[in-house]
Amino acid sequence: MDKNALFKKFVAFSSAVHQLTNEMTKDVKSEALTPVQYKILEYIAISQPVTLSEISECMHMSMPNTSRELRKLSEKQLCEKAADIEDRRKQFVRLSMQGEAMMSEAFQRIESRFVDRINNASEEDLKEIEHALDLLHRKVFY
Amino acid sequence: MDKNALFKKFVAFSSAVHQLTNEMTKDVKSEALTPVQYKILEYIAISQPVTLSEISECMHMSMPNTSRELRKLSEKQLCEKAADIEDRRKQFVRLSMQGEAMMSEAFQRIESRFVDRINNASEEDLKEIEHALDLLHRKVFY
DNA sequence: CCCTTTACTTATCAAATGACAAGTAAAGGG
DNA sequence: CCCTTTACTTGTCATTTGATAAGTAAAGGG
Repeated sequence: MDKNALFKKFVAFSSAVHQLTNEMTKDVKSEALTPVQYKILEYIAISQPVTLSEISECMHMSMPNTSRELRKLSEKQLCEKAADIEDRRKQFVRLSMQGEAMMSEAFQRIESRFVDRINNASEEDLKEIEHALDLLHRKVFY
Repeated sequence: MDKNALFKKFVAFSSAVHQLTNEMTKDVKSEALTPVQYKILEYIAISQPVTLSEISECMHMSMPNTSRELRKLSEKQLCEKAADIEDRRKQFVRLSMQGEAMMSEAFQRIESRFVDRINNASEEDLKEIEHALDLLHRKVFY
């Protein structure tokens, strides 16, 4: 198969994913958060509990900057740090109750936009979409 | 079908796409560019010719800021503006020769990472991947 | 115990980005 | 022609983000 053609589809597709997710997450974040802070909360929400190092690596930001942003989020009472019992150098980060509430509200708004978008799809379509999501997640975006 | 479950897959998938594309585009941009400038060039490369307003809308940045970044890119000789003949208020933006060269090098590095990634996929897999990309692009990420 | 490594923190500085006010010049409608 | 709108520019300022140096405290190996 022509891998260059497939690459072009991959690029166009990835670009479409970025545009759509930008669109859908627009205006869902509280005014009190900077973009980076929202991204971090989103990551914590999906992957908690996570360590600072994991956040740092995944967000491509340095440990000092990660530490600073996390301190700000803690000060805003949106997340909590707790030292690992096994290795007390590690800090496990989780959303606080307030953080959970905020993120669950954000996700609900995103979900309703998502549901609007697939509303006109048939049951058949939905099956295909689910299958395609699974397949690409396994074979390309793992 | 359970749309909430589908939404969760959508979130996990989108997050995986973001992580992978971050990973693959890491270190491909020239030192001389800021992240935003690289993103703009990428967008121009894929969609040229584009107007300033289109860039502004798609990148979610204000016209003044878009104008400023575009001036910087022009000064770096990476893109060129030309007034529309029909409507001389509009500026069509394209990559310059240097800009094309830079972006084509960047895309080649991304492509080789992409090819590495799908190298172990069978001909059958590739067909499925292509089909899934097309399907999701049409039905979800349009 | 000491030494090194790991995980994270604090402080500081420069650069990038975002937001806004005020402008120009062309288009288009009455 | 005038007035309004559109597309873009210029200038300025505050905030966010990135980068780096220098720390602390726990873990772990010899």
